[in-house]
Amino acid sequence: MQPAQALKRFEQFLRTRSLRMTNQRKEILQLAWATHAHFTAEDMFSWARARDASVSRATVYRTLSLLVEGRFLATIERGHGQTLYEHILGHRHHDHMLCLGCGRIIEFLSEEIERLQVEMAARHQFQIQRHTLSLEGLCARCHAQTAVPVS
Amino acid sequence: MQPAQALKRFEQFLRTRSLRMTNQRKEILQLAWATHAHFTAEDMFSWARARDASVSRATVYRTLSLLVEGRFLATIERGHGQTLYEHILGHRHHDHMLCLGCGRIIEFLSEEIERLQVEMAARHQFQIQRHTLSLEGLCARCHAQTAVPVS
DNA sequence: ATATCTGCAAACAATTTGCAGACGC
DNA sequence: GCGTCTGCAAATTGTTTGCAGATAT
Repeated sequence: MQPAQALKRFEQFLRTRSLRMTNQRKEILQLAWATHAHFTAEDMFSWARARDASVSRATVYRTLSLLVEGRFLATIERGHGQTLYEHILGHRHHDHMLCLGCGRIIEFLSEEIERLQVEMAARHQFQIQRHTLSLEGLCARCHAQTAVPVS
Repeated sequence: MQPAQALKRFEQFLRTRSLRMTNQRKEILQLAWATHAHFTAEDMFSWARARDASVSRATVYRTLSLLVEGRFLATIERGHGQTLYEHILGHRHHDHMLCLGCGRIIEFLSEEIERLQVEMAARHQFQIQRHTLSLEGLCARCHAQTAVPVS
């Protein structure tokens, strides 16, 4: 989805909640759409600061929460208190492989797994709102490196 | 696995790392095996305190980390900085459904999903060390409740 | 006009760390 | 006896909150 389109949706979303579109919110949404990588709240804070020196951390956190509620962004919990964000509106759902060696994130999708999740949920009369699947380990490159003898 | 057996394994694990078995570590491992529920670091701290008033939070955190490293415990990240622990050594791997209504945790396992995960990893030459799959939503009971009109 | 937003700074919660004495091996 | 552990308290990290003035509608 194009940034402009996302912005329009964000405006709609805010209106349904009687919230207001502000420069800060606009900026943060656009910045979230300016990268295709995963980012932290702190990343967003420094990007926003670069454009507008007066923006505060509080506003960044508040806006990121809002965007997650509206399903504009998704979070990936990396443990140790690290929360990553990625924009998802208009993107196909996917899961992640997290490389513990270099931090690289590989996105993947298995229709089959998605289907089975729904099936398992149904079996427990569980109503899924969202799900996260992450595989942690070593990517091809890091695996090759550790396999090499230390000497 | 029986607590006594887990304890023996823990001793072995410590030895391979030239670490020492202390009363605190022994106690914490036993407490982790005394419950079949998921617990927080704070839960463990109060349990340990009940047995030995002098144990410190620091030791609880240090020991829990050690147990996770040794694969005695696994963690479930619940976002908002909530980390839950469960003992896994000798238990079959399983995944979780987290009820956002009442906090209940439903464990489930799909051999099929497990198999597909391995397949997806192989496709990306990714070496899995661990994985987490959690479905968030509403359990049968909470879903039934919210379905009832507010009046 | 008025309710929502913002920046600021302080408050918070969960976890980690430095240190000096205690203790397992 | 040596090197690892522990409790303590202080420090850190990531995030949230109260408030008074600013701003969108």
